[in-house]
Amino acid sequence: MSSSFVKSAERTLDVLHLLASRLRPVPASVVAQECGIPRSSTYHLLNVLHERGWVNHYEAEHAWGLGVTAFETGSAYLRSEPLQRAGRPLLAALTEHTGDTAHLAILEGTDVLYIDKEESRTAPRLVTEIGVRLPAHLTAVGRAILSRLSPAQVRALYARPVLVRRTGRGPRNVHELLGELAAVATRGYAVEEGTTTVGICCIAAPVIGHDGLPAASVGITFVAAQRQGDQRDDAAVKVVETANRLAGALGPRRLTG
Amino acid sequence: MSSSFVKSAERTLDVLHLLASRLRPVPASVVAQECGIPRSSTYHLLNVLHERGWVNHYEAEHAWGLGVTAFETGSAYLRSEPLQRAGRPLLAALTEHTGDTAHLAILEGTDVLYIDKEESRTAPRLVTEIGVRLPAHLTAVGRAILSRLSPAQVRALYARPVLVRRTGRGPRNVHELLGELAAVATRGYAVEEGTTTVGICCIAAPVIGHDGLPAASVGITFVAAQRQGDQRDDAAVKVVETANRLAGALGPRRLTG
DNA sequence: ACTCGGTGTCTCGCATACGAGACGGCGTAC
DNA sequence: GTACGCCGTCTCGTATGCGAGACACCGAGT
Repeated sequence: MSSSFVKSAERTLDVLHLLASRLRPVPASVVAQECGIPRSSTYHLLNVLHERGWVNHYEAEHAWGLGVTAFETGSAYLRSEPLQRAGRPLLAALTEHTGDTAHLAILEGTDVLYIDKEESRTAPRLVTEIGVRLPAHLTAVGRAILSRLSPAQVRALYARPVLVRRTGRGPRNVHELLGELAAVATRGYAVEEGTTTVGICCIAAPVIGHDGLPAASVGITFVAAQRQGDQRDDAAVKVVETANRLAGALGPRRLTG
Repeated sequence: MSSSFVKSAERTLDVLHLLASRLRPVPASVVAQECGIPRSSTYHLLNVLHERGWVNHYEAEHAWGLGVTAFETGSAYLRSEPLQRAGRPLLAALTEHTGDTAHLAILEGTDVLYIDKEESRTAPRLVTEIGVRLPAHLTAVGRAILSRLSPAQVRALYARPVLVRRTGRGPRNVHELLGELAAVATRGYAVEEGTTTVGICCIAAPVIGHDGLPAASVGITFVAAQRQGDQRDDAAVKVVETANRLAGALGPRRLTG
């Protein structure tokens, strides 16, 4: 929480951010100006970054750009499974508060992949396991993610406009799916009842990365008959909150970008 | 060149490097110890990194891992086209010294993609243009790259063991290709004569990233009849030098990783 | 030749960023 | 309960990292 202050560290990150935001390498003078760093300090800093491969120095064009080390470090991000890690305690809390099994899922192609779950104590073994893949359009978690893509993106995703069904319910084609997604988008969360498994209901909300794209979604699953009307609304609020909290945990603490 | 010294900047990079090198988030105490940073300074630093999303703080497990900003920044690396940028002046110098057209190429699947070129002044318009794709096994640039993959990797790359030919020369199958690649590996550079275009010869050397993998390759092209024996050897030395210099320009200046 | 504007290097004195250390909280062992 | 270990926060005096500024270089313009 406490806003610490470490000048050179901040400058380091500022420089990297600047270089990342320009698609072409920039001269040192621009770095100094844009980041508000004195000339000589800028060179001190660039040299350190250069030494370690975080920036490249293109002597011919007197310009500085990002280096491989930045790339390598960035690639390591995914290996730490940040979604699962940040999500796990939040899923646990969600299950705690609703009593239901909670899921974390991501989109892969037109499927959702369940990447984490917290079991309900009262009604275990409902549907999915970690690692399971289901058609996105049939699941609440899937629709929650799709609802934050543009219709054009959704259409591009579905090469064939006819959609599979499992229970005789659910959208038959991309057009129907888009209708449903629009409703999800305005409502803020997705509800699915009986399109995955008869008698089972899911509520899910998207986790929006600070780039504006849906990175994942959080959902809960319960026996449809056991939860109606207001009870579902209350649960939905908690699901949305959890999704937003997860989004918050993943982005930067402050809003500069 | 001059080894500048900016303590907090170096620490920042040390921390990021540490987090990237561990596949799991680590406690602050480990960061402090491994990077040799005093306890309180470590927190100062982690807070700054956290504020900007460069690291995530997983409170539940009291551990710190890389954040999305690291990922986003790393992704921007490729946008700056570092190979072309660092390569261009080196290609120009190579053409200057050999008189031949010089190319920079990368591997995409089983093809090579030519991403930059410097035209010979004496014998222009020999073969390829930027953006052209050719089967890797027929070109010197391709073989140079493949020669630095393991035989297993090469086999995995080629789903079908039968290879296309263009001029009635060149390896007929993966087995023959592997034989040729072994020769290339020991020689240090690849030579191709007449497998791409009759009468044309290419010499190429791989650009080895500091992760040990071939990132690209540098090659020259000339009319086969105009350059024999010693002349080719001399040119090959220059090609290898250029490739190594390019590798050097892309990696970190110092050897710690 | 001479200036001008832009790079990149290097030094050294002084403002200030850092770190010792104290504090509070939380979990775990016994 | 009590003691211990580890985590994260905060303060304040002082060792030291940083930045003004001088220097060298280079290419372009006149």
